[in-house]
Amino acid sequence: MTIEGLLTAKVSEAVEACFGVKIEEKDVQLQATRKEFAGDLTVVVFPFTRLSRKSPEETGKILGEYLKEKIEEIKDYNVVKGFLNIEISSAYWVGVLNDIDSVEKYGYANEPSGRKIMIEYSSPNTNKPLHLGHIRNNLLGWSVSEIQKANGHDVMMVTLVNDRGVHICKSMVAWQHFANGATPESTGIKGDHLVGDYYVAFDKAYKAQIKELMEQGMDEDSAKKSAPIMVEAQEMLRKWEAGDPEVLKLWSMMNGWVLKGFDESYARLGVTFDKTYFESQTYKKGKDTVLKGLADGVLYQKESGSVWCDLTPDGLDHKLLLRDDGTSVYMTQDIGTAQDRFNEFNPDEQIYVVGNEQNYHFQVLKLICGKLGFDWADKITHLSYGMVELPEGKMKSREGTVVDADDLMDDVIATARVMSLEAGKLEGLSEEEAAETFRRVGLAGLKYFILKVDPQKTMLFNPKESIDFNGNTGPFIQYSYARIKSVLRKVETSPVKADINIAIAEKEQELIKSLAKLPAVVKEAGDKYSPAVIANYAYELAKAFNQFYHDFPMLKEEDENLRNFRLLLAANCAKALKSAMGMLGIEMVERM
RNA sequence: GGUUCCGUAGCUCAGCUGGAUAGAGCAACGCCCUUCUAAGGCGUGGGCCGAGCGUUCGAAUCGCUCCGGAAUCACCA
Repeated sequence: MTIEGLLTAKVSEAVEACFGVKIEEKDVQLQATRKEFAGDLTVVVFPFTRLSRKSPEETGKILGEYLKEKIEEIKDYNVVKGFLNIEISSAYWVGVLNDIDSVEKYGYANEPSGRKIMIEYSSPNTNKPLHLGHIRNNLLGWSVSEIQKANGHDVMMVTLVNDRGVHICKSMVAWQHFANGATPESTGIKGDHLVGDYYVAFDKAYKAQIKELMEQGMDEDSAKKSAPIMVEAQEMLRKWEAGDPEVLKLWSMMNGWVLKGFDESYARLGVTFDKTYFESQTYKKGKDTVLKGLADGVLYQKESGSVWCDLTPDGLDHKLLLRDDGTSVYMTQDIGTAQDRFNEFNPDEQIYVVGNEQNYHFQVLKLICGKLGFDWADKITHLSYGMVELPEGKMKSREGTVVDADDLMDDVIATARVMSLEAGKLEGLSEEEAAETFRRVGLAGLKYFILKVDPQKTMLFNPKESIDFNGNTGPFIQYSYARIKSVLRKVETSPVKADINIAIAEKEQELIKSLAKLPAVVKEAGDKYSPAVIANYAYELAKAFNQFYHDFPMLKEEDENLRNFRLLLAANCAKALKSAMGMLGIEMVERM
């Protein structure tokens, strides 16, 4: 049992014993003592003054005396205003350190929870390469998965590749017109980028045609509809749906290029999936369910034939589910795939990592699934995240103001190289080892920068300034870790369990307290689906370690017990940092 | 107009299930490398926590009303 748990229980016992009123344990407010006061944990006694009918100070003293008597780990207590500050003995904290040392992977639940979670993330379109927005999605999806695993849950990561539709046909049409048979092999261009180039080429040609038609006197709407290249793309989609062999051949060739490109980007980013769904295989799903809902009277049909769900009782609008021609829309597909997934895997929770521009979609998805009678509707969670904006505003792929994922990774790694060489680091490493270090450090900068922000918030990404290596950054945390490893390399044997009777300084005790927080932090991050909680913790710990490192020599300490204790403390900081950063998908380096 | 989200230092962000004097980093200005890695440490300056009202012993945190910003409300996905 943790000291917090023990204290909470004893406080509620004390209130009953001293004031004769029974209270719930959750009514006990326990918090870390502010550093300007003596003590480790603080009980807020204001709520009890009503029961004690005494002043806050008096009430605190009565409780403090009782607790000191009953709990041997309590060294002393003091009362400031309505706050009962409790000092825990050093021996207890040394014991905590030894406990942390004895577990293999600190921060990870040691028992499976039995809870099964399916998480869908990434879900790219196969018409253009990944950009900064996808990076936030991928990092969040991966990290949230790791955090859920750390909480003991059984996690399955999936992605749904958006590989069909008129937007896919656009690149195909443009490729036919302008590419002269160019392939990734013939051009040396990465497949997703090559296809993306033709997506842009389509838009350019389309705009030119609209302009031309308007100059001939056509109004804008008509011009948009009758531009030849658009007509061609729509015709191609019809052929695709009809199974035209030539179109399918071109489609699978170009999709193959893109998917190969994505695989490279995913590998560099360090994300994976347990299962990949393709929209081309799922886009018809959900239609039967919707028709059944229509038959059951949950949905209704308009005269023109389209099928709708009336959500006005829920304060929303009417939602289309089948078009006049009977084809599925996005919502219909999502109902179908959700149904399939719950049937096949029966997860306790299905998380969708999708940008906040789709909040409405998922709100509606849950509602409709509930109306259709699926009991798993409330197991759907939309992990909504904010857009990534650039200093010059929003990213617009058609205007070329996107930050490309591959370029960005190249940049951060190149920056890491320059910074490392400038600082004269990495002497004595082979070229390969150095390159691996640059890669890890650069990606740490990028990943940490994105993950440290609360997912819900719109974030600003300044490519020039944001990949910083000082302060609250990924490389700073890696650096703290590398320092610990450096010290540990210089001792002959690993530190053993610390002597419980050792006299430790306040700062050392602070550091152990920080260390001890990790499991609670992992739980909180899991509950909130927020890697930012982990990131901010890792920073706090790294910072606390650096202060410790600065003030407390380890190798030069003459007292053998003290030296051992400090080395053990450092080693376990390294362990905690590695766990925390691992949950963010950030790899540590032994020297930098 | 409806719904949802955001607003904290010059900038980027923590803190939000109510608690003590609101915290970091960056940027600026000082100090500290013959001492385990200076990608570091220490210090200085910088805040009507968007505004108001309410609940409370106590509000950045909870509620209501405004103001400002974003997203969305397609027979697109």
